[in-house]
Amino acid sequence: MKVSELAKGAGVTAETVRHYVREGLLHPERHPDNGYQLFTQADLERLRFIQRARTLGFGVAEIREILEHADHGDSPCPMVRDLLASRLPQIHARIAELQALAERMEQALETWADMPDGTPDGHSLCRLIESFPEPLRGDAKRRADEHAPKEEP
Amino acid sequence: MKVSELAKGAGVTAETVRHYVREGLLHPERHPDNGYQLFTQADLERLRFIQRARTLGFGVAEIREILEHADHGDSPCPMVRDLLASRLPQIHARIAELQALAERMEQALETWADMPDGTPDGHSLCRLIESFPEPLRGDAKRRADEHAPKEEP
DNA sequence: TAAAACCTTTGGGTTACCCAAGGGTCAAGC
DNA sequence: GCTTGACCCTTGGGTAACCCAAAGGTTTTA
Repeated sequence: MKVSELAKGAGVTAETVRHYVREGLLHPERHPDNGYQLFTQADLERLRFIQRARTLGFGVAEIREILEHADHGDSPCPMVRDLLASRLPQIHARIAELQALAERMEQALETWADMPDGTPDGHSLCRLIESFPEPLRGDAKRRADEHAPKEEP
Repeated sequence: MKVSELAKGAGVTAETVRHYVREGLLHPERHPDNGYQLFTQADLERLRFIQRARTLGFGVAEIREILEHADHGDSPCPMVRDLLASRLPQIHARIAELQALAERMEQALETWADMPDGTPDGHSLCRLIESFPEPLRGDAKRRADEHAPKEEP
C-alpha cells in the first residue's frame, strides 16, 4: 500500500500518515526503485489502533511508547491502564472548567441582553466584559486534555 | 510601571506581558534613556480586561480586535456578543466530546479490570485498546475551545 | 506521449505562551 | 567607586498534532 491508500483505509489524511511515520509510530519499507513508502495490512491495523488510542485520549508520544513495548514483546497493558487512570481526573477537571466557561458565557449573554452597548469612554472599554468578576489571580492553574482527536479549522 | 510591576498587578508573568506587547494588545511607552517599557495605570486596567476576556473564552487575536475597535472609539460590544454567541455551541460540543471520552475511559478501565494483560501476539497489540470500537472515520470533525485560560505544565 | 494524479522532502504556520542565552541597567551596600 | 543581585532588553527555540505550499520525481491514464 502507498501512503494515500493506507490513509484512506483508516480515514485520515496522507499528511497524518506521514506525520506518524516521522514520529516513529509506523515503520514502512521503501520501494527500492522510487523511494515510495510501502505499507502492509498490519500497518493498516496498526494505524487503526493508533486512531482508537487517540480517541481514548492518548498522545502521540505515549502511543509510540506503547507500540515500542509491544514491538519488543512486552505487554503494554499495565502502562495503558496507568495512563488512562492518571489522565481521567484531568479530563474531568477540564470538563468542569469548560462548563464553568460556558456558564460564564451564558450568564454574560443574559446579563447583557438588556444592557446598552455604549461607546466606551476612557474608563470603560466594554461594559460587557468589564462587568465581569476578575479572574482569580495567583492561584494554582491546571492542565488537562489537549489530547482530543484531530479536527479541522 | 515596569513590566514586572504590571505583571504582578494582574497576576501574570512578565513573559505574558511581553507577549501581549508583541501581539499588539498593549502599547507601552519607552523610557528614552534605557528603552524599558513604561506602563500606566490604564495599562493595568487594560491587562485586567484582557484577563477577563480570556476567561470568557476569547483568543488573543480577538481581544486585539476588540481593543482596536475600542481604541478607535467604536463600541466593540456587538462584536463581543456575536463572538460569544457563536463560540458557545462549540464549547458545548467540546464538553460533550470530553464527556464521551471520559466515559470511554471509564468503561475501558471497568472492562479491563478483570482481563488478563496478555503479552501481545502478532495480531493483538493490546487488547485493552483493540477491544474498543473504531472511531467513526470520514465523518465531519469539529473544532471547539482551544481558548481556555493559561495553565501551567 | 503528455497531462493528471500521486509520490518525495523541506520548511513554515497554527495557539498562547515559557524558557534560556547574552548583554545592558539599576539600586544598594561597602 | 565598585560589586552584587535583581531587573530589563531582544532573539531564537520549544510545546502538540498536525496542515499546507513549493519544487521536483513517478506512475497512471487517456
